[in-house]
Amino acid sequence: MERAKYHHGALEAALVEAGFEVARAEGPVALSVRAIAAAVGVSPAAVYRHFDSLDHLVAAVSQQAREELARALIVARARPTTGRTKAAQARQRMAEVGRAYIRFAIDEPHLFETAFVPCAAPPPGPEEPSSWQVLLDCVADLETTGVITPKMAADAPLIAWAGVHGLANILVRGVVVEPLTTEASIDTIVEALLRSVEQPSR
Amino acid sequence: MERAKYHHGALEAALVEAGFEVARAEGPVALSVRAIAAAVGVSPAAVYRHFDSLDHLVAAVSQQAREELARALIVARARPTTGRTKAAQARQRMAEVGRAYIRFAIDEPHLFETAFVPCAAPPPGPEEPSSWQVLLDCVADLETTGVITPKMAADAPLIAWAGVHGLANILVRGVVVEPLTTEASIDTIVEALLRSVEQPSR
DNA sequence: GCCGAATGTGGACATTGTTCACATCTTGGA
DNA sequence: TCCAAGATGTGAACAATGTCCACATTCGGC
Repeated sequence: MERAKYHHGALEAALVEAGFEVARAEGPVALSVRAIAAAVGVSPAAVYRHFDSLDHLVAAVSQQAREELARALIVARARPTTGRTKAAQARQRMAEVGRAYIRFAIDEPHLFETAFVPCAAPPPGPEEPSSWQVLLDCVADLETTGVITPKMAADAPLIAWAGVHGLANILVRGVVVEPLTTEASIDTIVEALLRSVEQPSR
Repeated sequence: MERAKYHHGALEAALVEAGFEVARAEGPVALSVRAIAAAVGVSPAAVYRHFDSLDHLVAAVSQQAREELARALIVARARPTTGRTKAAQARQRMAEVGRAYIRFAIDEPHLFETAFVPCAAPPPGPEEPSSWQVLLDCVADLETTGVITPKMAADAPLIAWAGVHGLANILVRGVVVEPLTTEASIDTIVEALLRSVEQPSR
């Protein structure tokens, strides 16, 4: 596979891809210039032709992880609904996205950690599939179907994200007790958070 | 200050204290055996008389940061309330604790990051002031004053923590837009999260 | 006063991120 | 066609890091 010694344009993507697999298997702590370079079959110094520093490479891998998460949310949102009314369907999709967020954190804890790893370097490019955008779309649906008022819709995305993101973080770390991995208990939390978005603001 | 070259029993605490200050000023990434040892005026190797590895020292510093956060929550909970009924007071205290959590993350972002930094080593001792315990106490108050039912009280701590923890995380990282640092907008979110705890589960 | 245990030191080693001079490949124009 | 210039990859180095070792120093109890 590594017959072609000179990639000429493809190395950058190959490095991010290799880093992604390392991160998925061992977490962002395992991301090192030498490990990633070796995985691609290239000298460590070659990395610096494409990335200013390890941090920039990590930022690219992190962005890839964030996009993977966004793809999972998009799939969840596109899932067929059973609700009779448009409003019920919008609500159901919102819950489905929330569950997918949590499930991603549980199924791919290393990728989830990688997605939000602190790195000084700015993300290399525009986020293609964006979790935030999926959330905004869900909230827009809730608004147009009348589940929430425009006023509530203003705060809804942040409230919703804070809830699922916080829960996902808690689950990924071993903080607190962890009798949480069952589908039922996840549902309970997601439902509660969804209700917090729907409640009138006074 | 570093006249006494042999600490004899006090070095362990001194190392954690120095690490705590480093973490507060520059974040957990800046925690290194050599930096902390130098801050105390001691050889790097001396650290290994008291900690098995850097990770164990980081775990101790992280625990200290968590306890600092817990202390801030306890102070917030003890603040005098203006509510007329016991129920209103319990609700007010809960909101105050939530705001304190967010404010800690904003005021001391490096300490907040340190508090939840991933480290393989187990925390060295029992958590003395515990954020989780403060939260449990708040929820217990909500329950005894009749704000929430025992059934809701079961899920309430996790829901509440997920909300504030997620919001704090989002604020500490630069994720999303950040027009959130105003007191008013924080109040809005905390109120919404508090409502999610209070809502009947069906 | 002295001995053993606890504590601190200097120096070493492997590994890491990073750089630099040099080698090799690709490509566009004479 | 070929060749020069830019893009890409290499090997060897450097500084900094975590960690360990043999040895020195200090303390507490006899």
